[in-house]
Amino acid sequence: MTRAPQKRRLETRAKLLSTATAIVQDQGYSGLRVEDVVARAGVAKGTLFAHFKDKDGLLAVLIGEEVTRLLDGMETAGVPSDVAELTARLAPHLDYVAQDRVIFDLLLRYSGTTADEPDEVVTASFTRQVTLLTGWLQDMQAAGEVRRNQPPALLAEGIQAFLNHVLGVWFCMEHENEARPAQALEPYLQAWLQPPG
Amino acid sequence: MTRAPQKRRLETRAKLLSTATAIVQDQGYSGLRVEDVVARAGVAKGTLFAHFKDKDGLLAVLIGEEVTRLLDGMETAGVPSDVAELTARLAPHLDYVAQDRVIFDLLLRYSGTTADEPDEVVTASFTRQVTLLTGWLQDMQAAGEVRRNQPPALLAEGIQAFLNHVLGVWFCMEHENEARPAQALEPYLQAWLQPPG
DNA sequence: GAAAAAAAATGACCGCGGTCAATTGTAAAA
DNA sequence: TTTTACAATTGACCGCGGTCATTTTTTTTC
Repeated sequence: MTRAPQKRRLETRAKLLSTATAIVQDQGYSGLRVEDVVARAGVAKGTLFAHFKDKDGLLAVLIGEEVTRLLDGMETAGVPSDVAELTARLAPHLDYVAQDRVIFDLLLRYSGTTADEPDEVVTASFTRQVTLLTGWLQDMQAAGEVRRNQPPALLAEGIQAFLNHVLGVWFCMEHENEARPAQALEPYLQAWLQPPG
Repeated sequence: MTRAPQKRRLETRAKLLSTATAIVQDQGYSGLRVEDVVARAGVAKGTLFAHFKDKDGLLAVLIGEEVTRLLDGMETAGVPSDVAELTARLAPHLDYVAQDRVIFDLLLRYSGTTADEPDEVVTASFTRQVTLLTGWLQDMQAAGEVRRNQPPALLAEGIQAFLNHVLGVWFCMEHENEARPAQALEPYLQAWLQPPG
């Protein structure tokens, strides 16, 4: 029987999270140091690891929250009417991930997780993204905006593959040729989703 | 004017590489420790970093050699006659990368590099892979085995995206449901390459 | 209340990648 | 040969993530 966590523990966790959020705010994700977090939170280093499996575990919570927020935005925007609009819906997510390689790496590490450990925030948001995309694609198939000869779930996974591809390339160049990453995404989506004929 | 490297340097480099290869042989890529390499090679730690930018730089050479070997195999196998055969051609590469997450991570980090720094072995092999695939696809388009409404270069990049997608998922599951990763790849390639109609 | 048990927090310690001023080796210039 | 300039190597040192036996705090039991 697992006992309920006591108040002190919840406070400590909250303090760690808010401190980490603050640090990310002005150092960015890649500037986050465990030792800074615990110092500014006023706890010992070991404490952090009693609350999060490792540094990635902490990051996963922060990033998971953000991704959840982005998904909320996508969801309220509603079903896109064509591929261009679909790309636009995905653009904020791309911009967010493109901002820091750490985000990309972390998401990729969790990106295949089926809902085995849904307690993890990141895992949950992945499931949600696939579900959302699958739903959209189904509607778009019905509207004739998307090829119908493949199941929507497969098309959704393909979209994730292209998202990661575009981001992978993004992090390899020295963004001198700026432009938002979503711009690079569209041709792939067109080719992937366009109805035959 | 950069001077030619002296003999001693070349020997040291060779010793480092052979030692590292040996260690990978029986500990795997993820078991490779810089301190082990230098100890067994009989040099100081700093020496290694005078030869390779960082641990990844060393790994890139080892992995690059292996990938080059795999590409040689692909090349001699010749143009596949359909998507199933194409999948079969890619299977050895998938098996190799699937063996250790370290390989996957490293390749992904270099995966978008256009031939800016072709000195890097890995970068070179990437360029080569894209070239090879593009050539194949062109021929397969001509043979009517592959859709013709997209440029072969785009189709080739898409294949890379699916390769990485399949591998990403692969590393997230506890391969209880074994099977080679190439098996997971085929449906995507069919959907991506199949001619309309 | 005190004693026993469980939860939470602590910080010295470790592993490992990476740095750099100092040292040694090598080869061209005087 | 001696001097001079540069190439190559060295190893003590650092940063940072992560561990774990020990101590402190809270909760339960009597």
